[in-house]
Formats: sequence, C-alpha cells, structure tokens
Amino acid sequence: MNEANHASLKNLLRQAGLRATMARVATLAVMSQSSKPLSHAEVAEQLESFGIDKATVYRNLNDLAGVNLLRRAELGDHVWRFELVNLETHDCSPHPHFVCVDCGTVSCVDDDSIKDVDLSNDIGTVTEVLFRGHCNDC
Amino acid sequence: MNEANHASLKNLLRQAGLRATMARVATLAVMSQSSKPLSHAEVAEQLESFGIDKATVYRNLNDLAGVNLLRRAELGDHVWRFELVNLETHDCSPHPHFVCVDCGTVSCVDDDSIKDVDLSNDIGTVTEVLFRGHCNDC
DNA sequence: AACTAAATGCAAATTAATTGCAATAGCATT
DNA sequence: AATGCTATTGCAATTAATTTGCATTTAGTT
Repeated sequence: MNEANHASLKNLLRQAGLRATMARVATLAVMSQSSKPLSHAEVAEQLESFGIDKATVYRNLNDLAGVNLLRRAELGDHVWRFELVNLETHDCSPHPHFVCVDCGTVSCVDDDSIKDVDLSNDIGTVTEVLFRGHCNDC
Repeated sequence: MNEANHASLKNLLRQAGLRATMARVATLAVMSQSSKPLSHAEVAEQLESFGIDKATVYRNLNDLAGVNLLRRAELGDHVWRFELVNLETHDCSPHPHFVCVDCGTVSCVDDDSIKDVDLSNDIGTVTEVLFRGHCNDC
C-alpha cells in the first residue's frame, strides 16, 4: 500500500469517528483489496502475520460495519462476511451474492438482469438476494 | 398426540427412508404443532422432558431436513431454524424461498418472473434462490 | 426370538464469536 | 516534543451453537 492510500484510509476512519489505528488501517486495506466478501477468519489470517490479534480483527470488523464502512452479511453458512462499502458512491444497498455449496466461496453478483428481481414479489420487502449452487471451479 | 397421528408420522418417516424412532416421531410431532420455525434449542428444550438428548434432536432435525420433511433456514442471527414442509402444498421442484428475518417464516415464491433468473449468471450453476427480508405481516 | 445396521445418550470437541482486563497507542493539548 | 486521557489492543479465557466419538440400545428384518 502506498502513502496516499494509507493516508486516505486514515481519513476515512477519522471521518467515520474512529481512531485511525494501525490495525484498522490494515483491516480496511485488506478489505479494499478484495473483490468478494471475506469472513472474520479470512481477514484475521491475513492480519495475524502483521502481529494483529484475531480478537482485534473481530472487534474492528464489527466497528467498521457499525459506521457503515463495511457491510456485514450472513450468507447462509453461519459465518459473518464483510465487504467494503463502495466509498465513492457510499452505496450501502446490498447486491446479490452467490455462495458455492461445494467450496464455500462467495461472489458478488452484479449482473443487471438480476437486480430487478428484488421488487417483483408480493410477500414482503426483500433486503437480500442469495443464490446457492456450484461455482464454475467446482 | 393420538394414535392416528402417531401412525401417520411413522409412515411419513418410513416413506422418507428413515427409521421411525421414538425421538424422530416426537420431533416431527413438535414441529407439526408449531406455526413458526423453531430453533434446534427450542425443539430440544421441549423434547428433553421426554428424556431425549439434545444431540439426538440436533441430529434428527438435520436428518429430517435432509429428506425434505423439514426445511432448514438461517435468518441472519446464526441460529438454524426448522419448519415443517407442508407435504400437500409444497412443490418439490426447485423454486425460490422468501425468509422473513423478523418472524422466520419461510414462504415459497412462485412468481414466474423470478424463475428465469436462475440461468442468467456466469459464476456457476444456481441450485437455490433465497430472498431475505421483512414479510408483509411483520 | 435373534440379528444387524442404524440411532441414541452422554461427554467431550469444534468452531465462530465475544468478553475481561492490564498494557499500549492515538490524538488533543500543553 | 512531552503529557495526559481514553480508546484500542493483545492475550487468555468464555460463551453459544453445533458436531462428533463411542459404547449401548433399538427398529425393522429374518
């Protein structure tokens, strides 16, 4: 990570009302480099090599989700996953996810054809759309 | 529970390819008397007074879900909930489900407009479509 | 009634997530 | 740059949900 990014991540944290600690900047950095939602454990694994404790990672992921820098999602496998909220658009609206039942990998589904679905049922208000199946790698 | 019910629950189990044990019949009986999805713990609590161990309840709930007598759902609070599948009305062909994160009730979504979605992504093969949200009653 | 595989009870193990507390590190202020 | 206050961290221990190992029991068959 370069200086500029580091500084901007610190600013993001401060603007959100959190102290810009090394562990939080590192957590945000990991999250911003991932294209898919990550579990607590996956983030912790990456950060433990920097000497950051997993309890700290857990607390920080929750803290960051608490100020809407991250989105916390439960994709049906009993593991919390986090993904970076789009910082430019600050678009907190969730998008569909695809969970592979074989390998557990989670992908974001950005296909526009799927987005309309959200509104087309008469049972209630849909807040989350989840697809399960076998990913192309499995 | 009367004789007739008891016998029919046993038949249900045998037809599904499971042994009709006392613990399983009792589990099905509890489930069939509930109008809401129940957690493992809630079912276990009721059955422990009959001397049925909670590990057995956990195993049986999963077994029953495995043969589609129950449906297992996850509402976002990290607790599995089980619901009796309505045998008369539940169409076993795959269709989307809607889970209310407030009351836990699972509804079948039959809206045709949703069915095409399954094929329209390029991440993998979708086998299950799940919507989460707030139902009209909540 | 006897047999055999499946199911059970009990206890212990896993896994994910959280918490208590003393030590440490941000950051505002001097 | 040093000071002080509080939030944050590291570490270990805990909780909660779920699962597993294994000896014993039981359902369904012969």
